[in-house]
Amino acid sequence: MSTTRTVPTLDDVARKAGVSTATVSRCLNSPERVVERTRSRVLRAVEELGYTPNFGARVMAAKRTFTIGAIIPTMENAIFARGLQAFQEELHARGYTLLVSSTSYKPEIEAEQVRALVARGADGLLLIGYARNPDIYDYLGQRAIPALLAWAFLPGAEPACIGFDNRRSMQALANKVISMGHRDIAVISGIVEGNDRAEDRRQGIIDALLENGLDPAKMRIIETPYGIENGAMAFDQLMEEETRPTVVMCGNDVLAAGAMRRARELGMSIPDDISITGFDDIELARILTPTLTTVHVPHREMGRRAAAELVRMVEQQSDGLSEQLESSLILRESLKDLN
Amino acid sequence: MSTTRTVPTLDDVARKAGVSTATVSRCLNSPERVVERTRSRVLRAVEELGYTPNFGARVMAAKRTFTIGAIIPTMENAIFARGLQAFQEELHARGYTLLVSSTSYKPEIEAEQVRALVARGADGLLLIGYARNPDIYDYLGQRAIPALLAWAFLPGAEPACIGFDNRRSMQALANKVISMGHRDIAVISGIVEGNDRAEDRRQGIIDALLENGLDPAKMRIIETPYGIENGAMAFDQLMEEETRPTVVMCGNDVLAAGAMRRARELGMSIPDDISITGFDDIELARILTPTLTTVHVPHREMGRRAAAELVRMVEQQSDGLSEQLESSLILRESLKDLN
DNA sequence: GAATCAAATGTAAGCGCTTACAATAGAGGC
DNA sequence: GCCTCTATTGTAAGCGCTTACATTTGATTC
Repeated sequence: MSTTRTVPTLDDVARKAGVSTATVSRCLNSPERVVERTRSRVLRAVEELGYTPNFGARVMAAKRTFTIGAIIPTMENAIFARGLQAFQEELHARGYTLLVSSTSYKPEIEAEQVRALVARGADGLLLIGYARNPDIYDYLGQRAIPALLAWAFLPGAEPACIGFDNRRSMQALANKVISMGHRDIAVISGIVEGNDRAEDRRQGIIDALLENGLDPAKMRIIETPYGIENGAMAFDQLMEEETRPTVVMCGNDVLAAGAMRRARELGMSIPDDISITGFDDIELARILTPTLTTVHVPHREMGRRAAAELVRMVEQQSDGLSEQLESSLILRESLKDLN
Repeated sequence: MSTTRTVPTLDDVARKAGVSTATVSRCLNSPERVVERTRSRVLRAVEELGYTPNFGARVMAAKRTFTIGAIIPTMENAIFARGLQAFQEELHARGYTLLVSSTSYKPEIEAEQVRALVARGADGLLLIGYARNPDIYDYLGQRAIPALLAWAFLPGAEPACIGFDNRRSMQALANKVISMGHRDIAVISGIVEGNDRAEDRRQGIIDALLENGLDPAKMRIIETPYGIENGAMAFDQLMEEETRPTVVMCGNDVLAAGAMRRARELGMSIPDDISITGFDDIELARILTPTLTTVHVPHREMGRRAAAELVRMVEQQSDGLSEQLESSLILRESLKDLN
């Protein structure tokens, strides 16, 4: 363990390998421009010295940080954790590093987070959903920092987005529910304010109702923050009503898990006494008893593609190409066919 | 909105305010060293020009990025997602930003990730557990980059660590299991190679066995990667044995969830036919049917404290102070008292 | 073997900021 | 009014890297 006092620089490597600093730099950044013999000599010197490029100097000279920022509501939500993990892996494979910030579902602090990440040198930004203050886009546009939206899909949206159509996906599930004979539908929705995903999912249910000649006004909707406990409390509220629904459609699997737990605590049997559906298809859905009917969303695929596209944008090989991914209905035990 | 073509620099501000660049810099970084009259003139110029300091230049000159890196196995594991979320929140509150990288449980690629984060200018690093190639510490030491270990606790360890004692925690659970009359204990462990947490938990069970005069050699141990499906398959293997255990102790809640699912699929009733325990106490544990007996670990608290300590280390207010957090037994339905 | 040309390498000019040190201004003492 | 001392501001030297441009090397052709 010969702990050298000073950190080696490009100059040290160049001297050791007997070449110029330019050649060392090229070995590291565009190795194909250096002949094999020289390159291996330089790389050996790099190895022996334990050289790592100085970040600041590199950024200053190259005007790039090879860093991409992501602002999500929270990593504690499995759908974001999963997508972000795939996003990070793909980024890493392409030589980029992930800078993470979170809003805790408070859209009003997103602008500050954007500035913070930009101030830390993010070359590009991943944002969730499309509902936000347009000033943010102005700010990014002025600084020519590419942004990409994920977890939502809106045709022709600007900036580009990679995701799925929350509204149609939920509509498809609701149609299925209705086709199974359910007429009294109650909804446990996530907070809609500043969250286009929650809003779209709710609208999808209404779309299905209208499509089937049912009256959305009669549908009971409870809006509650993310969390198992909140799902349970919302279920309680629904059960206080005069007429009980035959099915409770939840805005996500976690709320559904809470609702299921409370149903069980109230001595109700699922799906015989009441059906419950979720959205997202996180691992939980297959483990719950009974297993949960939900909408599968390709979170990992989304994260991976978002990373690939954002890197292309940062490297100016793309102006931002939107991409729609397919979600799919997953029918499991928690939804009963009344026919 | 007059989108200036070129981004203004310190020089532009200095010229506009009729002062030197040094004065502008001082206005921004140590305003008390500039007389009020001058300062307000400079700040006005900053405002009018919409000046934002250049990240790279600032980093190069100041040798600080206000960025902290974390390398975890994967964000898809809820325990890391939760701890990391708290870590990020605390970091943000202290003016730092989080850089994330992951190993996918492949300890051999950790060294590369460390270099990548250092190359991106991380001022400090959060690492999981203490088992790793010591070269990594040499490398960080040479660059004077503080590191802190989390999710494990080893008294007197270097670098400092913030976490809990996996071995004693599991030992406590195993003692409880034994005190409830269980003698045939089987274990579904995570991969031990390069993972001190998994190793320690396994050892904790052995400790308890010895403490109670039982023979560890008779205990069946299946080692499997993280994942519900793997937990299910491991359970299958255990059930193929001649003598069935009365309890299956799992290295974490996710493996336990897989085991429980398979038990149900095999028509076994938990805990009457077999007891199952987990470790971590993620949300899942309270939702499973039956609810899961496990060990609660204060992940959020750990993340928060790790962030606070790491910032202190980066700011040279601490040399790294280890801190042990308490875990606790959570007795739920999945463990049967045979007495 | 000279001429030509492409490939490989070297030279050196910044990139925009911080800060040690130098210069200047202003206040106070005599 | 002159000197001293301190508070304020200015000067300019890097920080370590990338890259445009210049130079050298070496293969190919005639």
